[in-house]
Amino acid sequence: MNVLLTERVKCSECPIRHRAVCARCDENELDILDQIKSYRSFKAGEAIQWRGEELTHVSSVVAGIATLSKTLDDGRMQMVGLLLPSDFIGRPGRETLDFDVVATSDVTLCSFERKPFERLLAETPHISQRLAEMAMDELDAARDWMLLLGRKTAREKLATFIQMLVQRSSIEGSHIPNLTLPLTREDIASFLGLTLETVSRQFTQFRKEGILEFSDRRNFTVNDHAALLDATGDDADGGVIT
Amino acid sequence: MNVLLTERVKCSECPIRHRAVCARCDENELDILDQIKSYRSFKAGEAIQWRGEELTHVSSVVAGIATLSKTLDDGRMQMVGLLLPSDFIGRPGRETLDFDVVATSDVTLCSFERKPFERLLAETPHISQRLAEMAMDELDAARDWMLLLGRKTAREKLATFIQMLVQRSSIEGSHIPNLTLPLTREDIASFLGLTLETVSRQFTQFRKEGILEFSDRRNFTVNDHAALLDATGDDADGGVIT
DNA sequence: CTGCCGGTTTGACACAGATCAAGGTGGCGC
DNA sequence: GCGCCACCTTGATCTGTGTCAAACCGGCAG
Repeated sequence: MNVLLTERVKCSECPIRHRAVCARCDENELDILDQIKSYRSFKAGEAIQWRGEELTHVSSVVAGIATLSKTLDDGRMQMVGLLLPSDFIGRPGRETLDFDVVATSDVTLCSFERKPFERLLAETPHISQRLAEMAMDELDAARDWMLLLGRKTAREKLATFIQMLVQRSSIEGSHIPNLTLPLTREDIASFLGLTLETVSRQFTQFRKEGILEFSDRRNFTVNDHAALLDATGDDADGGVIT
Repeated sequence: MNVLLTERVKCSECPIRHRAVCARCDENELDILDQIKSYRSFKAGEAIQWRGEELTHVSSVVAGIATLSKTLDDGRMQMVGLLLPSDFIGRPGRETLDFDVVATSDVTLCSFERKPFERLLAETPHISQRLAEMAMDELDAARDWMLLLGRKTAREKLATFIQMLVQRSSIEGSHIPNLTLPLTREDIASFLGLTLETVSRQFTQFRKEGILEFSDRRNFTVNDHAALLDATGDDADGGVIT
């Protein structure tokens, strides 16, 4: 097995304590989780779970990035989910998943055996409520993503993706406009429903227009945030009629 | 207001009793719901809820079809949800929705005021559990839809859509291969991320190939189901290696 | 019966993005 | 330090689908 064990962290000191599926749990409930959890680690590029494979565990991502993706017969691939720390993997009540889960960076999971977790879920409204909330958040994100996939141009798709990175980093840290791409060009293409060549060309275009400035292939800054926002195709603002 | 009142039906006799958000409720819980519910009706084409508008009610679709859709600045539109009887509208904990909800046929809703419903939700695990399950079902559907939008050709998109209709009708009734399109060409295009012209051309193509046979613009039969399945681009079967 | 109108079909053409192909770049093992 | 390999860039060309335009069909109001 490709499973490495990682040092145990108490739930109360866990970095994802307040955003994961356990976010609403009280001390007693955390104690129960603490007893049945285990950590699993995966190297960048490793599969965490294949489509159709029996789902023995459900997990929260503690650290790293994983992707959910679907593949057509002839190899065409579409990413359908991007998992960041605190996101949940697995569906209580189902024996399998209908997509592949792959570690994009090194990943650490906080895992529970599926059956005991399902029992706990039935008895612990704090967990099922949080799970419902997380599913609805993901559904909202999926609907934005559907608009992007169905109607946006390559330029708009990439601008939207970068804007997403900007927003996420400005939540976490201060307003440092220095960003790192968490995915390869190929993964970005899979995310956006494009080819890697088109992604590369659009990056070049943004660079030529002075909107982005790259220090190397993975790191860049946003020089013209207004232009970036404009390129996303989304409603620019909240009500200024021109 | 465009709200018509409809004759009251007891929850225990409700046609969507076993699939809607109330599916897991016991008699006592149904009594509570019965007291706070009201029916609202909308004519085909009417808006049920605009994006950003204050969400006063959450509802279950009792009868009819409604769509969820998102629009870009310049008018490009993408359907992001198709609501059939038993589906739920509204998000507990949010004051607004981020998409438009429109009645495609005449629609009857079973509605609850949002605030009281949220209180009930916090106290009634049977409701929150069912809501979570429904959100996760929708998420699964959204992920299939993302694969379609991002990677499938126009032909595959339309074949997949028709196959969806076939499956749904064969669940409900017997194996009658006589189907009715629940949407206009324009709505189908919005569903599939295409233009209405392309949808029309693909229908014509299927007709010319003898896969579909139309009695009029809205009604048809599937003459060659194997060819239809083949055209979806999905995994044809469960493991036969050729 | 006639004319209108929403929904649909069909055609001609344009173009965004896919595909195919050829390098370029940088990090890492030896 | 050399060479390999994964990742990325750029160019040339092709093609599926969008766009624009015209006409068709069927139902319904008058």
